[in-house]
Amino acid sequence: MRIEPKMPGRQPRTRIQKKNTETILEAALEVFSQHGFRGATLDQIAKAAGLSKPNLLYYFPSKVAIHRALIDGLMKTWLDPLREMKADGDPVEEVIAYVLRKLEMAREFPRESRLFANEIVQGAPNIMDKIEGELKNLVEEKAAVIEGWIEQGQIAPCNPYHLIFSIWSTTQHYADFDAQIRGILHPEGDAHFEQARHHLETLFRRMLTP
Amino acid sequence: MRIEPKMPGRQPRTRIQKKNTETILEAALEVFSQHGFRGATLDQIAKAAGLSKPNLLYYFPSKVAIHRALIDGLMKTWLDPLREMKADGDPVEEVIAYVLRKLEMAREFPRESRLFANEIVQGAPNIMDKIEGELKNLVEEKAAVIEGWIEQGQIAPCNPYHLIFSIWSTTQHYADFDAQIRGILHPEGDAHFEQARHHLETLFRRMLTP
DNA sequence: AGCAGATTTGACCATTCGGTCAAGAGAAAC
DNA sequence: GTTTCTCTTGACCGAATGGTCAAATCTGCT
Repeated sequence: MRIEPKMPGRQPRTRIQKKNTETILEAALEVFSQHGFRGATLDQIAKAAGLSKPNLLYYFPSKVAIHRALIDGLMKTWLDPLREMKADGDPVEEVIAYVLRKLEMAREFPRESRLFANEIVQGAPNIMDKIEGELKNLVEEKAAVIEGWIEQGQIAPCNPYHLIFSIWSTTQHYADFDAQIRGILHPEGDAHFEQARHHLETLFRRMLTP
Repeated sequence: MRIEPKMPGRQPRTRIQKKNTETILEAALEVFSQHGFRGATLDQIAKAAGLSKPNLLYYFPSKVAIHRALIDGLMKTWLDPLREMKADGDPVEEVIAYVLRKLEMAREFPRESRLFANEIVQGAPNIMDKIEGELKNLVEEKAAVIEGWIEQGQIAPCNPYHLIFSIWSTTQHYADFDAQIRGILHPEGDAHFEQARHHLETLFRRMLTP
């Protein structure tokens, strides 16, 4: 006699569970990133996943649970590039490398970027706790590192927080505003990313070189 | 005998029509910018406007018509700061002035910024014609101006298109990602805009000064 | 005042949406 | 093969949503 919900515990137990939860999250990423939380429907996600709607709800208790699981799973990946920026090593090169990693993520994971963008533009109702926790802590830590570089004259003076904001905005722009950029440049595939790479490297190198 | 829809023609004829269409568009801006097109409901807009739902649909034939009217009315305002960037005058100062105008708009009209952001993140389904028309033309025109400045050695070499993208992204970031920024900085009111002003001026001045 | 057209809305409708349920189909342990 | 648990889904439900309509009210004009 079981009182527990149908899908046991938190982690997938069987091979089928593992496969289907992954399929659902992949489909949910596709749909949520394209239409936002409110604009996405369970039917769309179910169709994209090749499953029936009740079957989705066998693996996740609700629409918001799917969304939350997605964001939880993606948050780490999203913050890792900043984590990799180390206090040792050449300061300018560390920042530039961060910029390029972030740009690479915009190219490789545009759906993930748009998922967060959708969420934040609408006031971050479901991730404010993570922003004020994990993210804020990491940013403060790295801002302190940058501040240290400035004090030692290793990079030109600037506001570390706003520097980070500028890096986020310029790089994620290529994912979040992809439609606009393509409407203006009409690039073939990802051809414009090479230009973006060069442009952003120049921008931040000129900004930071003492 | 009238075959025309109830609300005659395109332009408001009476004082009441003028007042109510304005009230509706103001309310729609509030709601659409906060929830996106799909996430916004006619009931929300009606409530925000202080009108009944059928009354909205007396002035506008449908939800999409309200959205379209909003965007049409805002597009000009949105592009004007770039239009004001003139080929004569000091190049670096012209670009900096554009950056600061754009940042000022992010502070004064964050709802408008988020309205466009919502639309573009989701693939710009309703404004792609304007992006590929009006916007593209303007950008190409101004990119040529910047190119001219570079050839004359008045600003440091860079890709004019990507320079414009960087200006858009860094400035609009303060409106579109306001929730994230506030979650990290916890500023009092708009205090952080002064920092942003200084930061972006520095960023683009270092980028462009030959 | 009285008329014509403009404005407003309560009631209603069809569709869509998130979510439930009970019953059936599979897999696996014995 | 039987039992037990896992997995799947067609049918259904209540709420929300975009939109309609006819009737009622208001406004401006003569």
